[in-house]
Amino acid sequence: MPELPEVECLTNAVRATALGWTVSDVRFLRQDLRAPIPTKRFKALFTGQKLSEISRRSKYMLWKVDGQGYGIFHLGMSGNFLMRPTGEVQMKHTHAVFTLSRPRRKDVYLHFVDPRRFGIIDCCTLTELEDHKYFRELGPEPLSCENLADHLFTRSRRRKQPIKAFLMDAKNVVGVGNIYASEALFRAGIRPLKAAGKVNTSAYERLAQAVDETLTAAIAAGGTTFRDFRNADGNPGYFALRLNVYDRAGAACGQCGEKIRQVKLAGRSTFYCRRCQA
DNA sequence: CAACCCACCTGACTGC
DNA sequence: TGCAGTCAGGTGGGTT
Repeated sequence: MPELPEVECLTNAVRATALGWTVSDVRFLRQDLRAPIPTKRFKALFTGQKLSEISRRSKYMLWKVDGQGYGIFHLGMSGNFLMRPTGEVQMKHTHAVFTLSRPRRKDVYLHFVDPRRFGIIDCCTLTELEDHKYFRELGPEPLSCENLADHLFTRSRRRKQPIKAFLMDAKNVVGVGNIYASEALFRAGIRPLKAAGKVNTSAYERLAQAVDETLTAAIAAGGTTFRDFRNADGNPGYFALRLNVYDRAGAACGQCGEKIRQVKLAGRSTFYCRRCQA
């Protein structure tokens, strides 16, 4: 259930529960997701160790053990962590169960669930992280980048790729998935099909601003979704976020009343308003 | 290199 | 009720 805002909210929820707790048991119910899970290495790294940091980079969640290394989690299209009072497997597509312990407290169980299995569970040492193949080519974080507009403008010169595909490429900027790409481009008034290299500086200023606002609003919305995370069935959805164009083909644009268009772009459904986006 | 296409999976939904 | 076809929030790898 993951673009950047969902991973951010889930990371915050996991941190609130797991930080400072000891991973007393690691159980894998299969050996591979999108890639093989280094099950032995993961267990050796985490079993009996205290979680010292829970963070997000791009759409990855990281669990740190001081002096040891990181657990790396990606949720793919359908992944999620569920917090449960039992380690008993309750869902069909549960692939890993982590037992968290703390003195004089009841154990808590984190269930990694992912029906489509596009997710990733991996681990590495502290020094391996920055050169890890999933991380070494990543672009900047959109919510903490000093000057995203300049960065995108510079990188996009002479590129004929549609701006939407350019925006969704994590080498340029991380975390903007298919929904928020359409939403941010609407907010910035830029057509998704326009060549990235033809988008000018002022349009990139608007786009950087739009990405920030869209992701920030979604995080706020996701926060409400995840508030009762411990009891929830783990199905966040997007109900709290008002989408302007995504999945609204044929409906009236909220700004001008024009019919929202849908096109396929680089294999992904793309939504925009012909009148509001030049 | 840049741009595209595909595969990897299950499940939900549509139309016959 | 069933069955085939389509689509889904991601991304790495292979091909032009």
